[in-house]
Formats: sequence, C-alpha cells, structure tokens
Amino acid sequence: MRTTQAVSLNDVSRSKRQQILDAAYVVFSRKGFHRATVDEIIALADTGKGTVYNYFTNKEKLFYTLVKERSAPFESALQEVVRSHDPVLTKLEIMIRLFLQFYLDNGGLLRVLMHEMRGFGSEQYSTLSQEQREKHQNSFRATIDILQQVLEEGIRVGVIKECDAQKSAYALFSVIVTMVFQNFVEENLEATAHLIADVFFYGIAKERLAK
Amino acid sequence: MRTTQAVSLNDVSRSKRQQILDAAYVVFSRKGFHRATVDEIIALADTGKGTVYNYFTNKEKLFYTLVKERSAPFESALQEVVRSHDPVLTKLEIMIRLFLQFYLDNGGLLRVLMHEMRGFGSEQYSTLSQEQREKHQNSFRATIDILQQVLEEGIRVGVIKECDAQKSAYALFSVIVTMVFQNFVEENLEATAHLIADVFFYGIAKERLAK
Amino acid sequence: MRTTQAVSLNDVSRSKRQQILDAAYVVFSRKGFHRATVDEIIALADTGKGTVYNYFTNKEKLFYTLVKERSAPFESALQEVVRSHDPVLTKLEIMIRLFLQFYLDNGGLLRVLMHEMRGFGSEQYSTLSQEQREKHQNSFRATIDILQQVLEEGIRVGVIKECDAQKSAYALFSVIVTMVFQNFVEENLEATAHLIADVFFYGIAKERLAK
Amino acid sequence: MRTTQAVSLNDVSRSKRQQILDAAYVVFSRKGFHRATVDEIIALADTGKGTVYNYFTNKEKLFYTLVKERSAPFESALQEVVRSHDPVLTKLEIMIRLFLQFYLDNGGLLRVLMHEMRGFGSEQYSTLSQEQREKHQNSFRATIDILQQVLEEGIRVGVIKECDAQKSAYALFSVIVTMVFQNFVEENLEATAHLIADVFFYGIAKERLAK
DNA sequence: TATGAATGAGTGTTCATTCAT
DNA sequence: GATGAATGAACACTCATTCAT
Repeated sequence: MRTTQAVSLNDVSRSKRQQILDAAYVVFSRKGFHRATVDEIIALADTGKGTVYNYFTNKEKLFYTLVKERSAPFESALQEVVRSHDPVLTKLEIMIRLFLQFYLDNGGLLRVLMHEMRGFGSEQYSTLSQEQREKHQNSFRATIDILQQVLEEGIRVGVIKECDAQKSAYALFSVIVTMVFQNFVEENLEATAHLIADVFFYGIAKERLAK
Repeated sequence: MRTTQAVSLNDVSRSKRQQILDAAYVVFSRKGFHRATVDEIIALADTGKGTVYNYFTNKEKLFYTLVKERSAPFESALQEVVRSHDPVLTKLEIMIRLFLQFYLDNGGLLRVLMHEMRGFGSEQYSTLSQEQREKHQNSFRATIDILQQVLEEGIRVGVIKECDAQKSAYALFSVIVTMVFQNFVEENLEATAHLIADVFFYGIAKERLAK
Repeated sequence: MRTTQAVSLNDVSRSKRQQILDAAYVVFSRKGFHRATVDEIIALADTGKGTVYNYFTNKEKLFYTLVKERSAPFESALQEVVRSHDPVLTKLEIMIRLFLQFYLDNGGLLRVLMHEMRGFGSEQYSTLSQEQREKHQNSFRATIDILQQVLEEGIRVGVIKECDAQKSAYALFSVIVTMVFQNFVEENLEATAHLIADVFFYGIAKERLAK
Repeated sequence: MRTTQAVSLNDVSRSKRQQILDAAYVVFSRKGFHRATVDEIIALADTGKGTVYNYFTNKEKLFYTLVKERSAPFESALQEVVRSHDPVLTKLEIMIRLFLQFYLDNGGLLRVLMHEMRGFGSEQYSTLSQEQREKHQNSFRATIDILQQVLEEGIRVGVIKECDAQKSAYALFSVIVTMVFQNFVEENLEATAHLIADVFFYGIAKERLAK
C-alpha cells in the first residue's frame, strides 16, 4: 500500500512522525480539533492508526505537540527582539510584524487553537481536556506577556503613556489576530504591521479634543 | 412529573417555548454549543424532548434563535445612537459602552457564539452547519458595519483620520470583546469604556515621533 | 426491520428491556463478559444500540442487572429455608438442592460470573470494574454467609462438629459449583444433592481410623 | 539501554528465554492473561518485543509454557507419592499438602489459569484459544486423575466407601483450590491440610443420623 | 539472534433526531 | 400540542503480531 522510501532507518522513522504531524496540520486546520478524525489524519499521512499512537499519547497530545513545534521558532524570534536594543516603538512594530507573519504562516492551526481556548480565558466549551487547555493558555499568556513587558519598558522609558500595560497588550494582540483572521493583511505585510502600529501608537482621532 | 399549569393553551405554549429558550441560555452558556446536550436543556426546561423539536428545527436553530432574540434590543439601541446627533467621538464612546454592557449581560452566550464562529471569518471548525454559521456571521458583520458607518461619518466630518474604516471597526470590536472575555471590565463600566475610547482615539504613545 | 408487536405501550416498553436482558443472557453465556459484544446483543434483541444504553448505563451494568434479576428468586428461596424449622441437616440438603437447581438453570451466566470474579476473592483479572466486581462479590459472600449461618446453627445445636463454619461453608459451596460446572449433576438432581450432602456430612472414609 | 552481558551466545539466549518467562510470571500473576500486555512483559524482562516472538509463538503459548514449566516439579512429586507404599489416607493427606504448597507458591499464576479455564470444563469465555484451553484442561484433568486413582485404590483396599471416585476427586480438588484462593490456609500449612483431610474423610456431622 | 517501528482489526459509548401515541 | 422511547451513525484508542534490519 504505502510506498517504501529509500532512506536510512532513522530518516524513515523521523519521517513517519513528521508525516503524521504534517497531515495533522492539514486536517486540524480544515476541520478544527473536534471534527478532525484520526482516520482522516492517517489516511493523509499514509500511515497506520497504531503508528499515531506510538508517537502521540492521544489526539489531544498530537494537537498540542503540533502547535508547540510550530510555535517554537516564532517564540524564539520574539524573545530576540525583546532583548535587542531597538527603541521601544520600533521593537513593537517589529513584533507586530513577527506576529502577523507567524499567524499568516500558521493561520489554519492557530484559528483552531483560538477556537479551542475561546477567550484564552476560562470555561469549558472546547473538546480539549482541562489540563491540555491550560497548557495552551499558558503558552498564549506567555506570548502576550512578552508584549506586556515591552509596553512596560516603554512606560518606564517615558515613550508610552501611563496605561494598563496588560490590558493594552491584550488589546494589541487581539487586533493583530483579528486582522489576520479577517484576511485584512495586505500582500505587503509590513504595510499592515505599520498600520496597526500607527493606530495603536497614535490613535485614530485627528486631533485631541479639548476635554 | 411536571406540574401542568392552569393557563390558556396559547399561554402554556408560549411559555413552553420560552422555558426552552431560557434553559438553553443557561446550558449553552455553561457548556458551549457542542457539549450542551438537548437532554440537559429539557431537564432544566422541565419539558419533553419532542417539544423542543416542535418549536425549533434542531439544536442549531435553537441556538440561533436564542442569540437572535437576545441581541435584538442591543441592536436597536445601537441604531438609535447612530441616528442621534451627538458628535462622532461621543457616539463612539456611547457605542462602546453599549457593547460592553451587552457583552457583559450576555457574556456566557456570546462567548460561545464567538467560539462557534471563530474569526467570524471563514472555515468550518465549529459544530455549526455552514448555513447557520453564515447567518451568525452576517449578524456580526451587520453590527460591526454600524461601527464602520460611524467611523466613516467621522472621517467625512474631519474628526477622524483618513484610515481604513472597516479595519478600524474590526479592530475596535475585537478590543471590546477581548476586554470582556478577559474580565478586564471594571465594576465601573464607564471607566473601561472611556479607557478603550481613549486608546482608540489617541493611541498609547506619549508623543508623536518625528517620522 | 423489526417486527412491531401488537401489545400495549407498557408491554412493548417492558418488552424492550426484557428482550435486551434475554439476549444478553444468551450472548454473555456463550461468550463471557469480555468477548460478548453489544452489537451481538442488540442483533439478538432486535433492537437499536442506543436502546440498550437507555436502559442500562453500560455493558457492565447490563451484566450486573442481569445477574441480579436472575438471582433474586433463588436468594429468596434460600432465605426461606433458613427460616424454616427443619432440622439443620435437612435444611442443608434442601439448600444444596436449591443451589444445584439454580446453578443448573443459570449455569451459563454464573459460569461467566465466577469467571469474572475469579476466587470471588481478590485481584483484578477481569474486565469488570473494581466497583462492579465488589458488588458481585458481596452478593456471593452473602449467599455463602447463609450456608455459614446454618452450619453455625448446627454447631450450636450439637448436630455438627466444632469446626470452622466459614471454611466449611466455602468448601461446600465450591463442591456444589464444581459438580455443576463439571456436569456431574445427574438427571435426578436430588440424587446428586443427597450425594454431596452425604460426603459433606459423613466423609468418604469407611471407618474412622484410630488416631 | 540494556546492558549486554558478556556470556556465551548460547547462555545469553537461554537467559533471554528465562528472563521473559520470569517477567511473564510476574505480569500474568498481577494482571491476569487478558490484561497483561506484551509491552509490560518485555519492559520487565528487559528485552525486545520481537525476542518474545522468537521464543514463543504468541502470548498464549508463552502463558502455556510458563504454566507447564512451573507445574512440572509438582507433578513429579505427586506421582512419587502415588507410587509410595504409604496407606491410602496418608497418601491423600500428603497429596493435599503438596497441592496446598504448590498452589501457595504459584498462587498468582494458577489463579489466572483457573480464571482462564473456568469450570476447567467447557466453553469459550476466556481469551485463550480453544486449542490452548484444551491443553490446559488436560493438564488439570491429569492432575485430578491422580487423586482419583488414589481414591480408587482406597476403595479397592476397603479403606474408602464405595463412592464415585471421579466426583470425589473433583470435590477434593475444588476444596483445596478454594481454601487457597480464599486465603484460608494458615501459616501452618500442615494444619490446613489436616483439616481438609479430616472433613473429607469423616465429614462434618457429629454423629450419623439414623437413616 | 535481537530488535522495535509499523500495523489495523475490533468495540463501547454518546447524543441529536424521529415519530407513534 | 406534548411526549419520550427508540434509533444508529460516528470515533478514539489498545495491543498482539509482523518483519526488515
């Protein structure tokens, strides 16, 4: 049935795992977590059902691993920007760009992830187990925390108004996500990044009203 | 089991429908769409299973109707503000307040709704049927359109910068929703509304950088 | 598919439950608990799968209920004998007869039950849940307790030697079960009962050896 | 991972086989046949999965071999007693003692075995294949046959009543097994053996009733 | 001989929906 | 209109066994 590949044992083995992850990406993206079936994934991965369970404890863990592995490079890149010595506003704009890029590249999956953690806040709507959901949420929070840190840096440095850094971080985050999910990101990603930064920094009002 | 009420047939019948809707609100809010079961709803509604299907084609339709009926008053109120003669920025702040209020009052349900339409954009993650999801999305779009109209009015009047009104409307909307879902809304709802408006109007930067 | 029966609603409904129990008896007897499939049961019961789960929480519970309902009359009969005023040895012989009869009538099922509680003692070999197994075991113990009580009565009255009543009860019980499961019970059930009683009462030795 | 041992190929190989058998004993005893997994066995045996299948055709065969090898010394000992020139009742008591000892030593495994052959009679409840079960059953029968032979000897010699030797053998056997499985065997194994023998020989009744 | 990655058959359970009364 | 018994499609997961190296 499946075509044997002329590669070293090690590669074949890595390949199986990767084949499954790749197939999972496609299927989860298309169907979401709940509606994605393992059967569909293995059909696409050209693999036996047992193999999936050799590599991943269960469907949830497969999903989690997928997200984790796809996110890693993005998170590193983000960290790097924070540690750089660019001015705060520049940092923020670069981060927005990274976000957009990452969300564009992995939109399918992240849409689903957001779906499964609605509000990346509380409740229990999703099909994911409490435990798994918490892990995802912590990931998210960690990412947003980074935004928050930079905002706080900006406030300390006096570049940013005295505002609630956490709320602002969430606000910025939500706007980025919304732009991506609404397909509002132009071909020129930098343009969109700049646009978001501009509104976020200076607002939409033409002039400040006398209070 | 259930106590029959001594009311006119018509009233009982209306009552049944409402009982179901009320129960559905509670259960959907608690469990989300997928995990809410009709059994749980009828238990709470103190009614028979068949009765639900007499009034609502299916679970989806029940959910849709529920959302629709709960949203109606909010949408009217919103329309009214638009038609008022307040200055644009004032209108916007009032609208933000209305949004917050509405989302706070119906948070449980709307959280679920957002969950089921993730991205109020595209695909098919949710348990909802394509058709039903589109209806919900149209509702959402209609609501956001109203924000957009006011923004456009602001641009026309010269109070708001020349910007992409649609994107801005979505951005504003996403921020509002995020604040609610993150439980960032203070007891003093007006304060939060003002805060959102302030950032949205004037940005977070202390001073405009020389470009 | 299924033939509708011309009976009152109440009867049909009782019938469904009973049909399932009857089918379950056959399938469990033939295949044992683990190898019996719900699919096979519903095929025989001429019923839908969901129906089984309307009446019984799960496969285990179905099995438990089946055993329970089949055992009830036997247990009553046993109790009655205990409370009678026959001489102890007579009581015991009657009880042996009841046991034989019951085990012959429900042999298929009880074989399985014993299987699932191996040793009606300890461990965890069976497919049954800890909780369910304990329930079954308690049933068994209760039944054996009754034997024990009569033995103790015999000791008190001086008809039976001073011996360990519990051990003796278990011994008697195990012999009865073994006779049934080895198909050693003659057509004339009373003969077998008498034979067991005889060995149990007077032993197999021709004469007591001088110690 | 596993430490390779510096022994002759032949020894390693024998060792592997034994390691597997030892591990199998532990796991089967703890979990029973069905719930014991090959994975668990190889983990404990510190060996590869394929290796198990090099030495044993399948899980069943592994189990069978295990039982067979553990039983061999016991069966020899039993034979020896039969061939001895002790009086029949003495032989029987010694045999009871051997049984108790053997069942105590290998209780874990034998419990499982009995479980898998329930009734060491008929049907097909266990996970074991028909063929394999028959082999086990023959083993059992052979062992019980030995008891039967001695009983027949006793009858011939006039020490034992004219009774059905086969049934009596089974009865005795079942009592022994029951005592073990119910943990009724005292520290002093001989006491229990004597107790069983006493009841079996002379019964529990104080005096023979006038018929 | 030893290994372990790959395999896939097999099954209990949930729950929205129907329809006869 | 109100009811609830009956239904069955859909799905994740386990584990003995194989076979290429």
